[in-house]
Amino acid sequence: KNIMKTHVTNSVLESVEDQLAMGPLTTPKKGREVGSVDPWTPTSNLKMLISAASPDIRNREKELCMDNGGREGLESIQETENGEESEKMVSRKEKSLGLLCHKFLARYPDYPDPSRNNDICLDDVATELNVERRRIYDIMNVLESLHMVSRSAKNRYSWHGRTKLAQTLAILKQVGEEHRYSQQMQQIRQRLLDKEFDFDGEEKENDEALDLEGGDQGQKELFFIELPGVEFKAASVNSRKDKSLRVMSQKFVMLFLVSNPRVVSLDVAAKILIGEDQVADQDKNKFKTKVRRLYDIANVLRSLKLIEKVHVTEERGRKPAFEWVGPEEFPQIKGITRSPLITKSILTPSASVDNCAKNLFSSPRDKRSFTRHPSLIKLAKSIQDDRRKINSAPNSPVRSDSSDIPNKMAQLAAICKIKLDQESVPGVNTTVNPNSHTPLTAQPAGSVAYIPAQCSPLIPILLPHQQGSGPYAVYLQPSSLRRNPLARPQPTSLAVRSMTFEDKTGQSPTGQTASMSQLAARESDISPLALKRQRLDSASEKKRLDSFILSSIGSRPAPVQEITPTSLRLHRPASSASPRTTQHAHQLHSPSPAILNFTLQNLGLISGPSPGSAFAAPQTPEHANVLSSPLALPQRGMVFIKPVSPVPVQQSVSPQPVTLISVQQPLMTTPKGTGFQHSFFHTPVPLSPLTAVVTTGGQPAAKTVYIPQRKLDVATEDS
DNA sequence: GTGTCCCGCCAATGG
DNA sequence: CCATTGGCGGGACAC
Repeated sequence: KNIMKTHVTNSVLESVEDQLAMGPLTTPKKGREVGSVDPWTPTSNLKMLISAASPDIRNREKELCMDNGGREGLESIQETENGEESEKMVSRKEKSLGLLCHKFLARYPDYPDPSRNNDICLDDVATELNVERRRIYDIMNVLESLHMVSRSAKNRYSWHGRTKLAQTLAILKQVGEEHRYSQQMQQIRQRLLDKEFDFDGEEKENDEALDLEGGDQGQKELFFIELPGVEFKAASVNSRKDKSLRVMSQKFVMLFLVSNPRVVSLDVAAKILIGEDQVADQDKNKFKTKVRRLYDIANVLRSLKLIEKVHVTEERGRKPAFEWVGPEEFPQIKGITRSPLITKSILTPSASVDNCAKNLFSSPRDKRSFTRHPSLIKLAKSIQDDRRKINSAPNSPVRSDSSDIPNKMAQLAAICKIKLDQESVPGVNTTVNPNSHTPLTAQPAGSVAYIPAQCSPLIPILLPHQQGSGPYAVYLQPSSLRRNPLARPQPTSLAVRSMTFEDKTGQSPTGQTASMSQLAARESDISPLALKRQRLDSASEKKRLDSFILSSIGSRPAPVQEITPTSLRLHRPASSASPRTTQHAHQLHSPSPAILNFTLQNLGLISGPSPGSAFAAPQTPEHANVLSSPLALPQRGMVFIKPVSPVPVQQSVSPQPVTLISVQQPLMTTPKGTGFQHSFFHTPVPLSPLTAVVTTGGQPAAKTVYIPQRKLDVATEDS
């Protein structure tokens, strides 16, 4: 402290000199100027002076810290972005954890020479960086969570740099998946959204805590993941308290690695992290504290260039979030091949051999550390069971415990995802379902999760933004669970409706409509996909459309009957003048540039309309509820998009046909009569209404189609 | 007003 | 008992 104070004093003096010399440069921010006798204590004056001195300190600091292996030029530090003048950079920012971390990192190479001494002495560092130890701990904790350092002894840490980063991330990702973080985030997002719209504020607390934690959440374990080599050196065996920044940091990272658009908003993250330890008191303070911590973590992750600050814009306005910008590809986790295994090792320290992850702590209330929590055992087991079923008995009915469905579904979904991951990762030996054609399983209750192994790679929509001509279809999966033909071996047997985007000029084919209606009518009998294929494709479509997740999760009677959305032709929002011509010949017209643009926009390739316009006034009474209340819209589920055409996206000149297949989730209320309850989105996505002409049973009518405004959670699993 | 997050008190822990 | 560690949250600062 003394040292610091001394330093400060010097700085102040220097700064004063500077000020005299070059006034404006060191302009403190607002308010009290140097000489002012403000109401504050001398301390505040000191602070102020310090901030005035900051620039100076910074510069000195800058020169002082460097060496580094060259890369990551520290200059790239995100000082103040563009134009910003250093003038503005003062006090607070000067001391930010992020900056401090940067300075710290600059002292060590990303990939240290193992033969050298990579010791880190906290005292030294603190002194040299001129900060309190406390702050160093913050940094060390998150670095430790990524295994970039490890505590070697009392005041000592060993520097590993990024040597083990990839491996660590791979593991974190795995574990994250194990914990169904993705699903959890989903839930929370949805919940937040629901809340926002439904009963603006109020009476949320209880409600939330209740179904948030009560719903599923099989596991609420806290653990710190270690790497085989790096683990528990010395004191690191802090067997207890785990809300530690380290654990939180790992979880935070997991969230990124697990979520699809690799963006995680603070509130969601905080909620998840909270939900894990203390279920009960979901009080506001806790949340606040969590968020504060997350900022700390985020700051160092940011200086590590693993994440970046972004904003998620939703109807409610923007909210802080972070996006993963770190590595996307991870090495296969050696030693560990199957997820359950990991789960096991995490929870069972005794299995020291493949113990790449270990539970260092016990939950707050449950003191017996190193014991697998019952719920986890259950989860792990159930997952394995599911997996087994999935792998072996394709069509065998599963689980009759309907009350457990949501839960299971989530798990199943998770499993499917994992499976998908595995399958899409080249080189991964998948022991799963060799004869990839067999559907994974079919849930009688309507919960179906199917992922054929040979499904063609899902490609994120990257439609060339240009006018083109080419079939453009969107397939939507019906939500009917009832009809889910267990008997049917192929998912294709599930009815799939299609929607054809047409050029507003390409007068629409009632013919098509007819056929589509027909199709819809018989959807339970025929494979629309097949049908579809036969018309649409001949030309290009070779891809197996059948290869997809066609699932409807949801145990209640599907409200599908009333909808017979058959085909619709989208028109430019403006020109709703709908020519109702038909041409049987081209069921699939290429969308006009305008429409295409619009579509692209809605698919998230272009920024969409302002939130305000997202929910325009209802065009027809029947949609009133839908339009006025986003809540009524189908907003969750997964949307997989893949080109129907084999044409490589990059080269394609024409818009790629895309296939949307969704997974409906339970508890969703879908508006009746819209005919679109089949389009669900993985994340609550703002939907934009698009005027379209829908022919239902022969009565063409203007309807509103909802299309996601932002980037969809396109299945990028493999891309 | 909301988002950020510095600062440092003080409780666990370690030795 | 003293030194390390590191939750935690008030409240200042930034935008």
